[in-house]
Amino acid sequence: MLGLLSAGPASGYDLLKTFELSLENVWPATQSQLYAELGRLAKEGLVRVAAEGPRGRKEYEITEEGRAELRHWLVEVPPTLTRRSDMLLRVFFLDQVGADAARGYLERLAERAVHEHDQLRGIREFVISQGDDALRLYGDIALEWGLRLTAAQRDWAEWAAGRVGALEHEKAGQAGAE
Amino acid sequence: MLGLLSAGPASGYDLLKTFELSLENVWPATQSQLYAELGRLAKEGLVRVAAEGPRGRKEYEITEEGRAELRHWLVEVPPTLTRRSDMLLRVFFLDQVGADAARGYLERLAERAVHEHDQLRGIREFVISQGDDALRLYGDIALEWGLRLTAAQRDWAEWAAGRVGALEHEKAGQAGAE
DNA sequence: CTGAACATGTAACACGTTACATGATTGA
DNA sequence: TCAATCATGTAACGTGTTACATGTTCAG
Repeated sequence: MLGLLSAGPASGYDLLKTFELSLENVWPATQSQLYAELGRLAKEGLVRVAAEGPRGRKEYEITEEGRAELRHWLVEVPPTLTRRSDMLLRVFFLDQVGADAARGYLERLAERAVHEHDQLRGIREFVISQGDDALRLYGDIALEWGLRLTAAQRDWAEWAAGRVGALEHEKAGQAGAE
Repeated sequence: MLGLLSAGPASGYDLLKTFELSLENVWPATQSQLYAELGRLAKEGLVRVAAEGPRGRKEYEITEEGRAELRHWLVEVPPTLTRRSDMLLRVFFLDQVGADAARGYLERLAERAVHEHDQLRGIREFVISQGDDALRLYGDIALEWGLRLTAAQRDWAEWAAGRVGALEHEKAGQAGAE
């Protein structure tokens, strides 16, 4: 939220739309959370109500303290390593469902990755055509990560499905020979 | 937990050690959570106390219902897409700290990825030498994902740092020409 | 005049974390 | 005997989600 407000004042409702539209893929947030958090940030002096509009609209702006906190978080607080992937957790126990179903699971992962990749390509087309320089640069860098991640996932899932398939045939061959 | 118990009976303490050692990178869990969850699973009939040992040790085993639930989760419940990456979120607001600090951030990401990659390579050395066939296959597939992910992150972060650096020089050149 | 969009807020619930709290075995 | 390890459990707290609850403005 400090990041979004650093680009200019906005209401809780505005921020909500931004989260839903552009930030949804990296940091989903709900309406309740947003309003509650705005209250907290205001109490801490990191944001302030700059103007009030119709329908009870409150336009928030970031304060100097808020900007300092944002900069601090950006470069000094170490990013957390992305742990906890249920997609990967399942892989550990895939022997419980047999090679055939396991291969199916991995193939579906590959398909999903292709689908996500295509969606991101669509978004990039759209983003390239607008926005200011800084946002275009960093937005594009983030998008590129999405593209590389989904491509890697597709490749890996296909490779893994192949390995499971090879084991499947090996076993079948042995069974036939016995 | 059902997955771990599907390989054989274990106590809460045993499971805790497994989470700390091998599952830590895909699904960290705390001691409190484990014991609470074992109680819940037992109440639902997905696990049962198979034996009691010294020091109040309770050995749990998975029930048929538990096994069915595990298989159901493995192949029928769609994996959640890994959202919410604060590492990527920061990228969106990197223009707030200037090109120089932004480049530093991305370079640190690259270094971190290299470090993680090396660690995983070490783990693979260790894992290859032991374990049964099924666990070796799927454990290795999971490890391979970690290797590909960290490699992709290194490449991306270096590429991104390069792009930011290029912008930096361009701006400097313009400033010098004015 | 009416429905969509704008706009904000609270309450109940679930889950995860940290800290608290206790006790039994066993090997050196 | 004493420290490490084994072993289990509860309580307080923070954060996020879903659902509830309400009211305003504006375009057609």
